[in-house]
Amino acid sequence: MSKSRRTRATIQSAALDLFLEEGYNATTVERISVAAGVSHMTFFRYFRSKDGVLLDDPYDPAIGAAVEEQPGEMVPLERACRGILSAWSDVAEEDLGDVRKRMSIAVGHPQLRARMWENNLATQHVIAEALRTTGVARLEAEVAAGACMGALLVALIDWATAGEGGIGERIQLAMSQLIPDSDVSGRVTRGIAQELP
Amino acid sequence: MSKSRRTRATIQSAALDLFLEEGYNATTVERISVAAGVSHMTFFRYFRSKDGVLLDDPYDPAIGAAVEEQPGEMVPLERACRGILSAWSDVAEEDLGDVRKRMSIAVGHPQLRARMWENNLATQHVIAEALRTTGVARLEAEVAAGACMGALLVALIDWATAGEGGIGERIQLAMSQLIPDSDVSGRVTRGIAQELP
DNA sequence: AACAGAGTTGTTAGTGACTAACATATTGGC
DNA sequence: GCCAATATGTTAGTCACTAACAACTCTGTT
Repeated sequence: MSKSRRTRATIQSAALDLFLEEGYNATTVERISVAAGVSHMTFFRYFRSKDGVLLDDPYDPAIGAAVEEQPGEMVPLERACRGILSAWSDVAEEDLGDVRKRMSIAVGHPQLRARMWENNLATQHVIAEALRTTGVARLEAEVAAGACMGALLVALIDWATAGEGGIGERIQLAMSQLIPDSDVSGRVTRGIAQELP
Repeated sequence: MSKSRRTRATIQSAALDLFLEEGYNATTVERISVAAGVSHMTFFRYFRSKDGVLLDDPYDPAIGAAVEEQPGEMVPLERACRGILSAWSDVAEEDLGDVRKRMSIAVGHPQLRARMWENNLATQHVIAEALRTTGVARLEAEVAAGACMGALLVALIDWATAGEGGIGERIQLAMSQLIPDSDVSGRVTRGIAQELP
């Protein structure tokens, strides 16, 4: 039970190293497998695909819960935005090194960016479901969720690309554009952001 | 010069037929090529990839122009939304049969959905560039564009999935959620939509 | 009609992602 | 130490996609 976790971690870390050293395309699955001391079959038993080793995240239900916690009087778009803000404010900025490293590899490759979005689709649906608990129609909920995720992805990609700045401020900037009349500050990444346009 | 266009069309239509008859995954490039009377090399000379034959659209600068036409006093998000609305109101509902057919194939396959989004990235950047002409910062512009495209994609996918209803109403519904205080009706798909929530 | 050169297509042989089937280790509980 | 589950390897294959080069087919010119 625990060996499998170890193997998985070994493969993933070997993959990350190789991607950074030699580039994503130049790194074959075979090479990763050898570096990790396994066969390519083992690789595919742990990861659905080559890009999966870089981008597949374990599903996290936190965002859905965070959206549901937002007051129901808010318009769906605002609920979704504030939910996202609240969820991201709970992750410590230090734990994000790995996420950032992986995203910075992905942004340079269109296929990987696309794959990133595919992953976020799941999150989008979770958000939409959370919105529907207050009686919002399906399409409306999906639209609100889709807009938020579109904006969020831009913020995340910008953060991964640029060498400087925190993620909290970017998300705050993004979300505040979708609910411009509201005061959004003070809720995210404790201590970082105060005032925004 | 014109033979190549004919060949291209032949391949694409053969591909569409086969995708519909036997499914996307079950249809090999080899099979498409044979059906079109060419070799697989010719296929790849006309289309970058198997999914390209389904999803690669010729670049259309109309949306960028439509966004730039929107009054500069509007907040970026509203400019983008109205630009999108205006651009889509110019395409006749009858010309959309093919788009819909292709999208309805794509929605069933995660990889193809992702590829669709990849295509839309180009549009997103065009919109962002258009927004920047009034002095909006890069990140702000990208966020606004990203949010709109996120919402738009949901509308398009819903339209392609559902058997009924027009595309105009859906886009209007989507965009009006991003600029809820404004009157958005009467601008899109002449004659279809009047009042919306 | 014959020709030249540009544009288009085919052949072949290869790489790399990914899968199925089956054989073999390895592990953890008894 | 033994047994059943779990983890891994081998092999052989399919399919998307590419490089290199050969062959073909138009078009206009003489």
